[in-house]
Amino acid sequence: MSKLVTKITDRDTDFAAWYTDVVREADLVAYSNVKGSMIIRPYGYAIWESMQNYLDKEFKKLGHQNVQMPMFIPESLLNIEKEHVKGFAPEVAWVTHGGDTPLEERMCVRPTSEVLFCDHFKNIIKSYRDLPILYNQWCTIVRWEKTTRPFLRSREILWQEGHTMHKTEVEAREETLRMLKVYEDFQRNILALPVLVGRKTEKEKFAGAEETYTIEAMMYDGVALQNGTSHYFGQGFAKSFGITFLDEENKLQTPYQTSWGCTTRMIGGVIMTHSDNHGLVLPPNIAPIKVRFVPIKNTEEIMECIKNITSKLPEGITYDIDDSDKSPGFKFADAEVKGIPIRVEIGLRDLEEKVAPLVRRDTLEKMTVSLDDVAKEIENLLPVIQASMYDKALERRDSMIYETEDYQEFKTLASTKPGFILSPWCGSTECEDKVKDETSLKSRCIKEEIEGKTCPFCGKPAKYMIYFGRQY
RNA sequence: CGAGAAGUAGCACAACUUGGCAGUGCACUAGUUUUGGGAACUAGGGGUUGCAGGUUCAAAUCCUGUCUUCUCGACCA
Repeated sequence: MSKLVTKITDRDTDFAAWYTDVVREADLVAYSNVKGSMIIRPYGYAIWESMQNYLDKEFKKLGHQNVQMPMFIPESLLNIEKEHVKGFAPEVAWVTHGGDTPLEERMCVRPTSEVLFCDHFKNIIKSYRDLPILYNQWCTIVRWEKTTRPFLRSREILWQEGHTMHKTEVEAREETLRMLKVYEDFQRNILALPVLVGRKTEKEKFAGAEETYTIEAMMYDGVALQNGTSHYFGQGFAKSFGITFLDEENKLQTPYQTSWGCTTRMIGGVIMTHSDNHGLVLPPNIAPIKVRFVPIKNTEEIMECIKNITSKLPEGITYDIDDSDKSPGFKFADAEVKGIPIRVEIGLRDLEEKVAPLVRRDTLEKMTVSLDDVAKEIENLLPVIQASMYDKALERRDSMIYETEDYQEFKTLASTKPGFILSPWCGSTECEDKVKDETSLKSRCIKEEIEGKTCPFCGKPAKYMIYFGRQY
């Protein structure tokens, strides 16, 4: 009486097709007429709002205020910081006309807002009393990417960018690492992503930054996804823009700056880390709906029973009830494809026996619980699912990190084993370029400083242990 | 941006080779019967065949251009 319909490509057969199938079946995005500019559907946007809510609270706890800056950057403004322009000019979109009239000066659509903030900071920073300035904005930016994929790489990017100014280098460096920690905790504890955290190399750092720190996640297929960055700018931008303040001794000083950001790409990271052939799997802490109740039949007694259970659920455990007239099988599959962490099935048989089956989305394990205990069991189970999803992802991630000090072995690993390679490195861009040319792996982040090892790429003494990998 | 593949209803596809009424399944609407893993029957609705041009009596079908999607590279969060 029922047929099993497989709409999702097998994950191990074709990972790329699997990903787009999951995104489509879970109804997270739709394509628009413009390449790389996606429509985020209500369920996809709810996940983003869930992320936003958490991060926005954390930012505000640490004293940041939200602002909204212009979307357009006049060309002359973009050109002020030389390293910055060099990095972004190749991928900005230009506005050249207002109606039919050509503009005196063309403007780009912001690819990131450093120069807009700096231009504003120049006007509002006068005294040491004005510092620190801790601003953040939620907005979209545009980068004219050549290859696009839903969530992972788009031309219009929904994100958050923090921009701060400080009296001292120490304070600015602290801010850089503080916000990096906010991202790290968020991804570990809320998104259940086992991330690597570290500094980018000179070659890979943000255009215009002194130091770039990164959050690197590994996807199910072993490919890296950069899921957030925090930059220390020193006084580079401030000097280019002429931002100064008078200190306590009435001396003119230049402030120190940071910026940090993360995007809807994290949604792609969650999908590619946790989901399976049944569809999306969401960690409870980020799932917009944590429990779905499935009445096997929409009778009054069953609805009454569900109401009784939900009245006992603590606030914060969001739930919904699938009271559509679809068949039970359809309802089960729908709860699964949407990645809802717990499903509770209730039918007439259960009412008689005073029990209900609870199904975990992450393991698809089914357990039978007494009706009186369902609410409590849900409350207990959600953190268990959260922890177990993290552990499972961590185990897989670790099993795909290889360590070697030999370049031949490095090359063999690069071409045969998906994942990351941890290697000593001398610190030179030449060696990074060589690795890129010969293996097409790029450095992900520096793990730590070391002594007593040799750089396998040039034979000189190594200064760092560093991760290499392919990236989305 | 280079190489390749594809675009026909919301989704998956047929019709294209050899030009001649635009179809099927799922989904959607109404009704009836159902309901413990993607229900059944009946009756319906939905299409400038991605877009623009060309060839032709006639184009989903042939030609040119363009846009979008997917794959592999290069570039990037």
